[in-house]
Amino acid sequence: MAAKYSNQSRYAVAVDCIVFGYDGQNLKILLIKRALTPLKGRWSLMGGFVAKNESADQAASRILASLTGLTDIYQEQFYTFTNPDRDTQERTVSIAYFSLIDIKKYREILSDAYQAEWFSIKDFPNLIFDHEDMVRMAKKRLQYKATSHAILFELLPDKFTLPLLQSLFEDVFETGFDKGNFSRKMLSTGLLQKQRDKDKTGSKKGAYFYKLDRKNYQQNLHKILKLVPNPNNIL
Amino acid sequence: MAAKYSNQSRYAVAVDCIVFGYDGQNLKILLIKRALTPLKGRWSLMGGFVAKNESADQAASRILASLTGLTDIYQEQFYTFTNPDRDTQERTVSIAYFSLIDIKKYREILSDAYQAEWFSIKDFPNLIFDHEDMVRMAKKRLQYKATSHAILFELLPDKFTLPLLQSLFEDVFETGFDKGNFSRKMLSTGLLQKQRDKDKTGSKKGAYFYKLDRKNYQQNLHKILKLVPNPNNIL
DNA sequence: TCAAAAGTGTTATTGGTACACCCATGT
DNA sequence: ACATGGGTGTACCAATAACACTTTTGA
Repeated sequence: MAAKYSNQSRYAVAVDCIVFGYDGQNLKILLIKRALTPLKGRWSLMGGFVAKNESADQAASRILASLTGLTDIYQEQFYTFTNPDRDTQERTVSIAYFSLIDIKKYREILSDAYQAEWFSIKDFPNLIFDHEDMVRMAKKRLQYKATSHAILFELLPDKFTLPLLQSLFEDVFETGFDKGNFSRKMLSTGLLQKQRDKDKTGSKKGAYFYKLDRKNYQQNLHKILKLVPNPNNIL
Repeated sequence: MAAKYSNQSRYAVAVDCIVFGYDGQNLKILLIKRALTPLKGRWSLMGGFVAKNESADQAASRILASLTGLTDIYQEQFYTFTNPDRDTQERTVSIAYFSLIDIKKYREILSDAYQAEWFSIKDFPNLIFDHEDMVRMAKKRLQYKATSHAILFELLPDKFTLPLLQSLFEDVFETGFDKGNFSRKMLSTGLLQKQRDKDKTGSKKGAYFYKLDRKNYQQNLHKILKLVPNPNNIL
C-alpha cells in the first residue's frame, strides 16, 4: 500500500453493544464485568475493538456472537461517541450498536466467560466511561424507532400472545395502552399469523398464540407505521 | 496518562459533511475538489480528520466553518462508515454528518480556497471513495427525518413564502403536494409567523412572507409531526 | 358462581384528502 | 378582461380513541 496520511492522529476504534432483551416482565439490558484494564471488574457494555480486516458491523456481530452464541440478530448502528477523554486509557472512538434478542434464545454457556448478567433498564449498576449515556441514547432510539417500525417483535419468542406483545410495548414506552385498540392495530399490520393453540399460563381463558409472518415482515420493516398512540405525549 | 491498549490497531478518524442547500429551485449539495493525495483534484465531500483535542461534532463544525464561514448551522451525525478498504490510502473511519444551510448565507469568500461548488442532488459528478454512498444515505435520512420533524426550514432564508416552502418539500420528496392541504398543515404547526409584506416576484397577487417562530421552533424540533402525506408511497 | 383476563363491538371525534372555488393583480 | 398563481372552503372518508360489553374457564 502507498504512503499513509502524514501528521494525522490515529485512534483506537471500538464498538459497544447495547443488548436489549425481554423476559415477559421487564425490558432488560445485558451487561458484563469488564475484563480489561483499566476498570477491570467494573460493569460495562459488551464491546471490543474493530479488527484490521472487518467493518464495524462485522465487529459488532462477532462480539455479540462471542457473548451470546447468537448470530442473525437484529442490530443497528445508532451513534458514534467521540469525546476526546471518554476512555481514560487512551483516545478511543466508539461506534455504538443496539441489538434486540429473544431473551430465551440466550445461552448461558458462553456468557460465563464474560460474567454477563441481565439488568432491568430501570435499575442497573453504574457503568464505566460514557456507557450510561450510550444506554440512555439507545433506549431513546429504540423508543423512537419502535413508534413507527415493527421491530419490537425481535424481542419475543417465535410464538407469542397479544397480551404479551402489549406488555412489551407498555414496558418499552412506560405507559399503558387500550387493549382493544392495541390488538386491532397490531392485527391490521397484517404481520401476525394466528395459531391454533393458546397460552394458558396467564389466564383461565387463555390467549391465542401468534407468529410473525416473516416474509411480510422483512418487506415491511422499512415501512412507517403508527404503532403507538400520541407518541409526543410519551417520548 | 497510563499505558495504552496493547495489540490493538489504530485508525485515522475523519468526518465528512454532506452540506445541503436550496436555491429556490433545486436541492443541492456542496462539493469540493480534493486537496489531498491520493485522488487530489477529484470531487469529494468536505471532510477532515478529527484533531486530538476535539470531538467529532466539533470537528464537523470547524470544517463546515472553514468552508463556508458559517457557524451555528444545523448539523447531525447520521452514520459512521467503516469499510476496511473504503480509503485507498490507509484505513480511515469516517463519521458522516449532514448540514442544512440557507444557500444565500453562504459566502464565496472562503470557498475559493477549496474550489467548492453547488451541484443538484440529482446530477453531480462522480465522487471519491464511498462518498456517493454517503450522499445517498444522507438524502434518505434527510427525507426520513423531514417527514416527521420540521427541519427543512433550516434551508430557507429568514423570510419565506408558503409556495417556496412547498417547492422545497416537493423537491426534497420528488413529488407534488396539494397546496391547500400543505398550507393548512404548515400553519397548524404554529411555527410560522405571518408577515405584513409579500413576495411579488413569483406572481401578480404576491405571496405573504412568513418567519419561523424561533422559540416555538426550538421547543418543537424533537416533536413528531406529520408533515408529508402518505410517506410510504414516496420514501 | 364469580373473579380475572381475553377478546369484540360501538360510537364520537378527529384529521386527512381531494377538489372546487374565490381572490388579487399585472399585463 | 383575463390569465396566473395565491389562498380558502367544504364534503367525504378513514383512522383514532375511549369505553362498554361479551366470552371463557379455573378455582
